[in-house]
Amino acid sequence: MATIRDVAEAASVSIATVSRVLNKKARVSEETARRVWTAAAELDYWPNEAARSLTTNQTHVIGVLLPDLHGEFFSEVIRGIDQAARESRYQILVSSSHADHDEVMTAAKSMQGRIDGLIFMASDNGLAESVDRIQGRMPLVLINPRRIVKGTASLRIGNFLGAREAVNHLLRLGHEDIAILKGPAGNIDAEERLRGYRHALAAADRDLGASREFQGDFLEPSGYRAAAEILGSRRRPTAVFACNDMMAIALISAFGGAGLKVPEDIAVVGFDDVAIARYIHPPLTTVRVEANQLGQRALRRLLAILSGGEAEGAVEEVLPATLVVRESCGASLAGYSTDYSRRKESPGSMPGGTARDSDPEARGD
Amino acid sequence: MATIRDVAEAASVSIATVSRVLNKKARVSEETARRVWTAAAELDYWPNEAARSLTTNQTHVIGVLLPDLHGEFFSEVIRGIDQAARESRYQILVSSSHADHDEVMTAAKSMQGRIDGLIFMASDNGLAESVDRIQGRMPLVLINPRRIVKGTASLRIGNFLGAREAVNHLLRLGHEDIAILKGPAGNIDAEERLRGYRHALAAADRDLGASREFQGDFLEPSGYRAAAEILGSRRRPTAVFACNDMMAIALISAFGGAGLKVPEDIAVVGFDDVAIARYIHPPLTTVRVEANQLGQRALRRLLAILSGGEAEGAVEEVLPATLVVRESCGASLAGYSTDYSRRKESPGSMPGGTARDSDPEARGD
DNA sequence: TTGTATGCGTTATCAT
DNA sequence: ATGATAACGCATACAA
Repeated sequence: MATIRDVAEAASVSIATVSRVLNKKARVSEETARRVWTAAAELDYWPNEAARSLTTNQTHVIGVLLPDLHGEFFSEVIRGIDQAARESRYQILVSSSHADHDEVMTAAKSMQGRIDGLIFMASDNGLAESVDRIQGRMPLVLINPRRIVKGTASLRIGNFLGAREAVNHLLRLGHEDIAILKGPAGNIDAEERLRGYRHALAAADRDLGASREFQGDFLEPSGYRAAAEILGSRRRPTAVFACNDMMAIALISAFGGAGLKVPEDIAVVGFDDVAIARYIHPPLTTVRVEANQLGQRALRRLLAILSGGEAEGAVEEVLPATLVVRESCGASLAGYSTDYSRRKESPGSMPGGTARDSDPEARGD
Repeated sequence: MATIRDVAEAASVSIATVSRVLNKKARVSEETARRVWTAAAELDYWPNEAARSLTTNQTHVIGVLLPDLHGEFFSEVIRGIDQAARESRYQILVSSSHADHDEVMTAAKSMQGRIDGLIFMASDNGLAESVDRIQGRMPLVLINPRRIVKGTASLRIGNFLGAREAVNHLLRLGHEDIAILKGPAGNIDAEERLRGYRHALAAADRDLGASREFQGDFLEPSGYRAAAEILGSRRRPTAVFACNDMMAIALISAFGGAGLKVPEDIAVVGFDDVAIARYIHPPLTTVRVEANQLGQRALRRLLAILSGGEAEGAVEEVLPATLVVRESCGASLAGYSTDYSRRKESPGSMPGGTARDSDPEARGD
């Protein structure tokens, strides 16, 4: 492959001049510039970006560290990051599926020198240590961290308020016996949604008997298993809050298979608002999470830090999770039930948490 | 940040020795090695990988160029690539959403020097030129190329056979009037699936009147629009082959909304076998595409080329698309209808194309 | 306006 | 076994 030296030789100039022309950094005579451009084209010269970033100290690449790419949520986050990156002509260096601290560290280390900053999704337990070790080496933005790290920017979903709103919706509809299908233990999203569920019930003076809490893991099969449990319990709940849509969809399918009608016999509400939520039967009432937005904002936040204009305050950002009423709870508010257009419901006209409700959304409430 | 020089100084050795110790490349005395390790730990030294790759000429990073990350198919491909990459301690540099040739080239150029090879998904038209210009600069693997490029490895989906099998399934069930809901024009997958549909009908001496072909774009709303068209046509088809699952799901939902029963009144078959295909009502009969496998294999293929052990022959690989019979066509073969476990059906026991049917799968048949 | 020379942080080739 | 030192490919401060 041709190097800058080859181009210089072909254009009969020094490598410094070639660099100047290609980067448009300094004034070069029309004539020599032309010679350089044609020589570069002739040789099909592509600058070596690794060498480039060695001197300039910047790469135009953002690192992305994720626990796993599985599920629509993660892929939407990545997509959001990538979209925002493209707008600013950045690329993303991705590494995912990291189970423990050591794996995260080796991944982060092998990004050293090839990224300008890092977006780190440390939603599971035990990754706080990784954050501490990365922190300070490079600009860092956290997505869904378990705890706030002083001085580190972070973005997260308003899980608590969203879950609370979903359960409140069921309560308003008159449900007295509301079960929850939980997410995997140790997962911060699952925990926050559980907390929202409990909070809503407690506020309504409802019983918090453990028998109304069923264990799931965010995957469809656990929804099926839970459905069997729920149907087998002596006092069948009249409504179930599933901690994500995939489990909710499995529930509905299983209930249907058992001869139960949703929402007449049992109501189901989900969480996430995945793409197919509105296309299943009945259309799923759920809590919308803007995963794509989460990714976009995380990247823009990082870019803001890179340009040095990052304010110290308000380092934590909460993206609202808003209730989307469809038909799986039997309350088809006028105007929503027939809306099949994707992502078009006006969020402003809907009840639900917003980023401004910062107090109740605080962790460890 | 500490450099190799700082470590050398702290350990009272030369930078050469530090490099030797850290890379375990040459024999170093036990004593000095220990000193180097502790110094490196003390200073929390992370080697600059950009500088490293400048001399070693390899990065342990694979570039991934995609048209867009949208949809489950793309995200599964990426996930497959990433999974396989992780196994070999590689990372992936991603850039997506490239509309035209110029965008692809700038993206590829800014990867120069920071990747060992490139996986390029050039499924849309007009990207052949990009391939030619990248080809030769770096090891390259194509996913779903529109045409075969001599000497370039490529992987693709057996769209033709998969579609043909889906339509044959409908024919075997006795359907006489089978419509197709097409994918976006210019998309190679859509075109191949259409070709399979036409081929199956022609082989069965069926009429190929254009009125039985409805235009879609792989997105849900187009499924809804098509449903209205289909219901409005004077002779309603008894079955519809939708070119992907999202449109099939929208069809089923719309048909249900119009009072039609699937499969009793109208049969629907999809393509992709997305995660929720088995959870909708009725469970969707579809053609399974192993997007994840496609990604994994693409990466392994690239790694094989990198290690130099790539045979010249058999540069094109076709991944089979296999029919998965559920209930949306009314033919619930024993053993399949109640299978809710994810990705567990044995592919061997199912009809459908395989990679060995290389002849009929050939393009431009 | 252009060229020379130094440095970026490594690895690798020589010596010693 | 270890230490100088020359690349790697580029950007840039300084000279001319």
